[in-house]
Amino acid sequence: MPEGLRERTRRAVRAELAAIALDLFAERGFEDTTVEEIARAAGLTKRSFFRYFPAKEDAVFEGIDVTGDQVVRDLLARPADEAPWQSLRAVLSESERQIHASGQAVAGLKLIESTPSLRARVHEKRSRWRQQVSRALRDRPGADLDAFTADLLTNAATAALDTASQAWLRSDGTADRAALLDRAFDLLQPTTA
Amino acid sequence: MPEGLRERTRRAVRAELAAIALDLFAERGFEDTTVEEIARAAGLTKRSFFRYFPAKEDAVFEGIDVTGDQVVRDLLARPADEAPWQSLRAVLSESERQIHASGQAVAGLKLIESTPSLRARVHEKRSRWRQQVSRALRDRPGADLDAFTADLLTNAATAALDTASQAWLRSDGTADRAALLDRAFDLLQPTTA
DNA sequence: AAACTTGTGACACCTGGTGTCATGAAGTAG
DNA sequence: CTACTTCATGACACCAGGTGTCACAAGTTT
Repeated sequence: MPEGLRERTRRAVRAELAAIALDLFAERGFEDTTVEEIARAAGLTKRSFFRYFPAKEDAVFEGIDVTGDQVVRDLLARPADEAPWQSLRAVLSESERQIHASGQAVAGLKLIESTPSLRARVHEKRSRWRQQVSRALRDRPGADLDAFTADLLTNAATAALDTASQAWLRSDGTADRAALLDRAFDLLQPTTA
Repeated sequence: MPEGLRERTRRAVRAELAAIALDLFAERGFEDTTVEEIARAAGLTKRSFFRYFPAKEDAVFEGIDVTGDQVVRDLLARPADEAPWQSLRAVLSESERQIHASGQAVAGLKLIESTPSLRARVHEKRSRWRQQVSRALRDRPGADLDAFTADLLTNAATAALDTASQAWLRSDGTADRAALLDRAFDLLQPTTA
């Protein structure tokens, strides 16, 4: 049972809905675009939009969403003897690279940065995966971390991420994202490990 | 012209509105309490509630709000030769202490922690003062910081704050907040300064 | 083809939030 | 004390994001 027509159409509709939404947001701004307009532009009803996305904001994160599960999986795949900080660096560098690769995403990132409710959404998602990541750090074979240190490392990693992101935006997207992230991770390297 | 009756009543109503709101939130939860209910419980209209608070969420932050201005002012008052990281530590320790002092605030903190939309609000406020703080760090007499480093220090400081807060909540509010914060700042001390 | 499941439109409804207007009270002259 | 201005309030209408419900039309299975 490979994949029914239903799931395929569902994903297709979902993707198109997101694309249309992003276009409209870019054109008229996030707040000034109603869900009704998006839905009608896609030939659907408002009600149906909400069957594809739980909220208007979620349409923006279609291609950008870095799930906690993904990060955790990558983290557990790192060599067991690697210092936690280096593992975090490697994993987050990779997921950054991945997001940044899809040209579509860059427009999304700028939109997010300039829209308060979207930034809030980012933080919400992030605080969810911070828990998972912190746990994952402690669950690594041979790891000897207390909860406090694991949280601290995780929070510091997101600080590095944020700093790199801010610098990148300040450069209008011209700076080398990977290099910025590396610099942040270097400077912040905790004294523990 | 010391202070008109108008301003006094306004502040009194505002405070009482916040208190009533906090009670109702504690009782029925934030989402399940409508603005209408709060307003009626205070003998006002929904419309009038919004003349005191721009949004439902803001009623929660009455006593807790650490303004960016406050932090900046404290920061500039630190000795000029103190390392930025130490200044941040001192200022944030103090503001933490201040919030924690008011017994009323603790209920608010727990409510915030358990309500997504409130947590989002916190992050929103924080990202606003991070800009200010980062600027303030660079504006200190004799400071020689590039924007990147200033952002990094600021972000790292909030990481420390978050970590201490998480640990404190994990201990059900029994741990020594100041000690936790100190430990976080020690471990995170950046290699630069 | 019949029976079942799932996506859809239509419609009603709730809640947060804003614009507007009339009214009455607080503050200020004369 | 009276007249004039200013401001907070209630009342009402309105918008947008979300959710519940139901009937119907697809897609799916036997």
